[in-house]
Amino acid sequence: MFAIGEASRQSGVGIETIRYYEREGIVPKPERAPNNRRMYSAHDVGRLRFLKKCRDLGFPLADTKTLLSLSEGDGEDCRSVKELAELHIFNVREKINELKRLEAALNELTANCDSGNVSCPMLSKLRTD
Amino acid sequence: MFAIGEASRQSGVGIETIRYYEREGIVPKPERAPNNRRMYSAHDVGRLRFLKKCRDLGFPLADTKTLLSLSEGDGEDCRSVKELAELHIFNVREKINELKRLEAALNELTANCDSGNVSCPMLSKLRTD
DNA sequence: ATAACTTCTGTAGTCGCTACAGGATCAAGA
DNA sequence: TCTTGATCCTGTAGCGACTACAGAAGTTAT
Repeated sequence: MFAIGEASRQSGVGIETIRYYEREGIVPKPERAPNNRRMYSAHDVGRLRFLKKCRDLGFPLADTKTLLSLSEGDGEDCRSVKELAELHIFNVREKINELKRLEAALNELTANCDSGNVSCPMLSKLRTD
Repeated sequence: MFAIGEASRQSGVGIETIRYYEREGIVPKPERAPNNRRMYSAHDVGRLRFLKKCRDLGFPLADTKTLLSLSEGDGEDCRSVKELAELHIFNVREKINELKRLEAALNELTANCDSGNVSCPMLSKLRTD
């Protein structure tokens, strides 16, 4: 059994974040030592690692919670997992496209910024209707 | 002079957002009609449109505020504008790259999801150390 | 006169943490 | 044994940029 600091180190999830997950019901309340400190089993730490990986993949916390319960439930519902993941991939692709549009627009706006104009070409473009 | 609803319609900035900008000191406090309602001039509306464009380009609100004062100050500091914009473009590119990494990782994780496995391949990958 | 719309102020919620404050407890060295 | 420093506890507030109310007051249209 590990104290919260050790669980944090082993899982990569910050101490404050672990306590936050507990408050939000993402992870079950851990055992407490007689001195009231949280004690985590290897299984608990594994769960935190699982959460970390999901978050690093960009899944929203709510999805992460769902994935965790799918992972720990009996009979892994692979179809549900796939649906969740594909929706997420879709969202990621949309964000990429939006950012690419942004990048292009910004490039265009700043294109004439070096030509020693009197008034800033980017600002004047931002001011036009 | 326009009431806040009309200013919102003409600028594309939501009513609540306009009031928020005022609270935060992004825009100056507008005149008030005798009935205490905010009244916006065409110039005020133009400023809101400027803000909207900056936000649509993904500039943080703080940068947007800076751009606005650069735009309204005397002597447009084109160099400052350019620096701000290029830093922003850099950040956008970084985000794109991170999302692409995410997308690739997600694609790999879900690749084997259809082969009728007994246990979900994505979940088991998420569980391994 | 009545209904429906708009605006006002002030506050709280969103997401996922992160950073305190103020106190208790523990481990290790002198 | 004492002290120092690390770790832990609870509870609360802050981040960014809005968004969504509640409850009241004023305006416009029928």
